[in-house]
Amino acid sequence: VMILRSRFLDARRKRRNFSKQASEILNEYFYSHLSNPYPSEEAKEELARKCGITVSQVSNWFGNKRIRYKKNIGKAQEEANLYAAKKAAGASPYSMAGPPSGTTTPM
Amino acid sequence: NATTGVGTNGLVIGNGGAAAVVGGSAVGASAGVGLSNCSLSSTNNSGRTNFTNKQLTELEKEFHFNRYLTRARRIEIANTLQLNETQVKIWFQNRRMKQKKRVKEGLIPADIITQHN
DNA sequence: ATTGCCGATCAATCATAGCT
DNA sequence: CAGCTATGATTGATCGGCAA
Repeated sequence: VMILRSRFLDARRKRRNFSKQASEILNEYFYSHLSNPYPSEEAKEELARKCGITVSQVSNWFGNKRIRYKKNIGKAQEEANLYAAKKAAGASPYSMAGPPSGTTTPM
Repeated sequence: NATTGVGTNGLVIGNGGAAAVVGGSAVGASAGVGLSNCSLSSTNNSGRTNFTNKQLTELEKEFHFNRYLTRARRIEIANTLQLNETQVKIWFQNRRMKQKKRVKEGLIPADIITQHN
């Protein structure tokens, strides 16, 4: 912790939350690809462009999202699921990656 | 679906939570670590090793000297820093990836010597 | 067959942003 | 303003694939 605020140099951690729209795009992709939430390099680049962030940030986002999604299954996560179901209806060009149904609990 | 199995879906749910065998120099955990200049590293409850500043400083220094290690050099460093050869090897791999990432992001490639491609 | 590296990911943690 | 949660970033270590 105090192990020397050498992290002092990691001032880059002065993060700024992504825009509401960016989060919208990322979540939309994530939930519409729950069966395989691992965007390809190309997909990441496209998401990065649309969100106005870097590819690394897209990777970080998915990394955090996947882990945090797992640590919740059963909570508001399912609620956030209807997020995609609703959105995917007519707003995104993303393929529904048709996860039949039980997409809420990838066990 | 067994331990660490990947279901039909993408996310790996179960986790065979095996304990990592960090042979090197596991030292009594954090506790009253009020200082920042320990000589030995400590391992987390989860097995993740917490390198000390000294170790990181040395590794960093070595990295700038050479981005890649020779077996001999690796052994020497591992010995000096009280770490496994594997830990040193892994640190260098991760460090190289970090460097690559920085260059990619257009940020400080730092040293430019022996920088091919 | 063995070993190192790469690229991607995991998993835990750090530090701050931001809401209550 | 304090306190707590949400979230982006960092990093030691793992996994599959590939090359020497």
